[in-house]
Amino acid sequence: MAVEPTTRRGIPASGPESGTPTESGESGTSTIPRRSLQEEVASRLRNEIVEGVWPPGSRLQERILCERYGVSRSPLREAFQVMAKEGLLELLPGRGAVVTRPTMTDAVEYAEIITALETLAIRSACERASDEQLEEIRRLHEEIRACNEQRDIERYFRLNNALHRAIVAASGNAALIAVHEGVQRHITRLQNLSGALEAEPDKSFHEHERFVQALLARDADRAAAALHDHLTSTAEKIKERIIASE
Amino acid sequence: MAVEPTTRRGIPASGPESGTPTESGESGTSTIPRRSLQEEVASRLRNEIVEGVWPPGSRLQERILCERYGVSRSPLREAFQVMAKEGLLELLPGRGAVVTRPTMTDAVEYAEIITALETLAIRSACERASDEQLEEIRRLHEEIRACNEQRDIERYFRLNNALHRAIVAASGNAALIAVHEGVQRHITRLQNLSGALEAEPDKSFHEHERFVQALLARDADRAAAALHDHLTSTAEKIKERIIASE
DNA sequence: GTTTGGTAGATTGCCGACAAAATACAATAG
DNA sequence: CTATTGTATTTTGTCGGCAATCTACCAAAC
Repeated sequence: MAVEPTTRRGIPASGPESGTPTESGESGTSTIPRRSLQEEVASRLRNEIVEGVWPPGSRLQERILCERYGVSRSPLREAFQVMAKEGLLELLPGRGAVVTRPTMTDAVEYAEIITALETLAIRSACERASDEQLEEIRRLHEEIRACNEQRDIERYFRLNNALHRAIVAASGNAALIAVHEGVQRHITRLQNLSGALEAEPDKSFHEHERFVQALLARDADRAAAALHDHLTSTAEKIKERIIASE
Repeated sequence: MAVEPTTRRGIPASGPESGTPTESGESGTSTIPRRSLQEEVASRLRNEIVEGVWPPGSRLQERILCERYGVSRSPLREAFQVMAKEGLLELLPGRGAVVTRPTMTDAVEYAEIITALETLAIRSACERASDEQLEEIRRLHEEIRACNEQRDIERYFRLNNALHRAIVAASGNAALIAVHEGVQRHITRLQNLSGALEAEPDKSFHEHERFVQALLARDADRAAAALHDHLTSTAEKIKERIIASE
């Protein structure tokens, strides 16, 4: 085992954080991003689980992960606690950490929750979003249009998630943003694991058009109804898949 | 420092868990409740923060808490991570743990979120709740009636929270239950810190009557509307308080 | 052949220790 | 008297190690 004399921050540097994209729009409290090893490990492990690097049911042995990330057990175990709280790991006392197995039931549950959260979010956004935030949403929507026309599915998914996040961000409700992030992460993970849940990008995009237009016009009732319909129909599609796969 | 030769589980026993009351309705997978020190500490610390033992802004020094709970720093720090993820602690890298300061803005945000979550929950409950769960809700409601008549405010609050939890539990949506628990905890904390937010138990109880009756009749639309109204009016009262206290 | 019991190895839970960073404090310069 | 710099102390971040537990494996009994 190559024990370099790590002065204190010994993680081999992990490229630009792909899970927390740039954290735009922070106020002037310039908190220097001093990240602990624990945060670094949690961040990497989170991405790896969401992306399917660690398949559901995997047993994560401390020894192995310590070597993989080049850290000792303390920061790793602290990261484990965070991941467990996020629902990505299950910690069995005395028996270690196991990657959770998301079921199709989970998918339905998350879909219902995110529908409720985003419906609230778009209502708030209609009332409280800044013009800049709305402009960002409009921009994302146009990008998605291009992706849809070019059939760039992977990018479509990424931007789709970004759009929904942007709507929630525009609500100005910090607690809502945090809760939504956690739920959306699970949905993203399910999409990654099952290889794209969305089957009809054209229909989906058309539904987007409705609630984005309503949001830009700050018509809360119309926007909420349109978004609710969109998410409910998505949830319904998931349920149909479950029944079909049984 | 009284160092007893703790064989492995050295926490001095902390009375019946007041944060997770009995966890009713679990299936037959009898997982023996082997709790680690970390879980024990997290559980106690959580209750203490929610109950205001550690005031907002308190700096929690590891040394002090280690002595208080009779554990070493490893399980304590793991518990810190959990509490941070729950939003009760803020971990400043290199500068320790600080109890979060819930603002009145937070209160409004949580109120909005819990309104959305419980409105979803009562809809699902109308469709999917078991008769036993509905009976439990009816029983709780009757208990609350008695408390209200006897003006037993403290018990009223406790049962009120239990009623709302029971409705969410009756939704059968496990993920929703988990998310709701986290949000409700913050609201409970705010109630404790500001000494009871609810000023009109009679009005509140009357509103309860409406959505409980609708739920028992499994009338989803009526139940959702009544609960939504109840929670929205509660949220409005909070907002008024903010304005009044400025 | 299946089940029970026992043993060896591996893995986790917890602890104390060391080094880096942050804080508190004092001395000095302005 | 205030501001600044340097130093001592405290506190945190991380690490390796020990003991308890769990797992795997094998032997013996039914």
